[in-house]
Amino acid sequence: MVSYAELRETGAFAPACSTRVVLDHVMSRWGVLVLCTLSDGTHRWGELRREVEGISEKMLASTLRQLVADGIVHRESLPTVPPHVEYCLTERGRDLMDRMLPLIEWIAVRADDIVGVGSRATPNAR
Amino acid sequence: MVSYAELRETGAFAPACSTRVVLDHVMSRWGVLVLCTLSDGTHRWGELRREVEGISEKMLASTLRQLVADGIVHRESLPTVPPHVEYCLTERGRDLMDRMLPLIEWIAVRADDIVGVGSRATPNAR
DNA sequence: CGGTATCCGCTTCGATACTG
DNA sequence: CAGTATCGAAGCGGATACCG
Repeated sequence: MVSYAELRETGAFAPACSTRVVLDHVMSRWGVLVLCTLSDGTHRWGELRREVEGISEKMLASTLRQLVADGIVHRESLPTVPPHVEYCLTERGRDLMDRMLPLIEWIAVRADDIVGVGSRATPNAR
Repeated sequence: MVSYAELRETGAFAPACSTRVVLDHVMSRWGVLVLCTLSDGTHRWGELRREVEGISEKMLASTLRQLVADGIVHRESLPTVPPHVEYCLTERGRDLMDRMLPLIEWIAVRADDIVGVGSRATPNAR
């Protein structure tokens, strides 16, 4: 069994360590949204661009490149004309999303209450 | 039961929605690290500054202000001289961290493998 | 001790145009 | 269709100084 406290002892959260690097990739503004979309299954570039509302081509490209390099997302380029490229989670990516989705869903369900706390919202959930 | 797909249908991830706002607060570079530290229990300002290695006073201040406003962190200012201020998770915050810690631990354990996948990394810090 | 205020560099990001 | 290249604007974040 591994706890946060134990990991911290070993320096797993030091300033330039790999944990922080992965955290930055995976918990980034767009990284989270792309990963959530891919947790539904395989998607093409154009689908991702449409489904992750607001993302620019530049950010989609760099986010995907990062996640592919990290072995979290798999890129499959079919040799057709016109090009056809698909993205899906690797097994590691599915493992990751098994842990992330409960968190995302918890946040999504309570988000309205949370941002409303300081501004008079509906009474508290929970 | 709530799934990501269902939430998405309802617009829970639209461009300027509260879900994205909370996501940005909670999954931010420093937000994650501050929350992990507070998951150990109550900490003073100075302790947080030391334990979250690399954070500046400005970022610690703004991160804490954000999390307090979101009702995730509780701030307790003792009326002593010199001042003594403590931060801890609220019940909502503990709920959140119950979901986030498994994710963080998964990442921390595998981080070295992940960043090494594409680049054959330099040996680990620590 | 526990912050806030100000300045400012430097990365990040988005928009647009272009390419295989 | 699936990207890359370039550029300008925005804001993140650090350093410093100062206040309650």
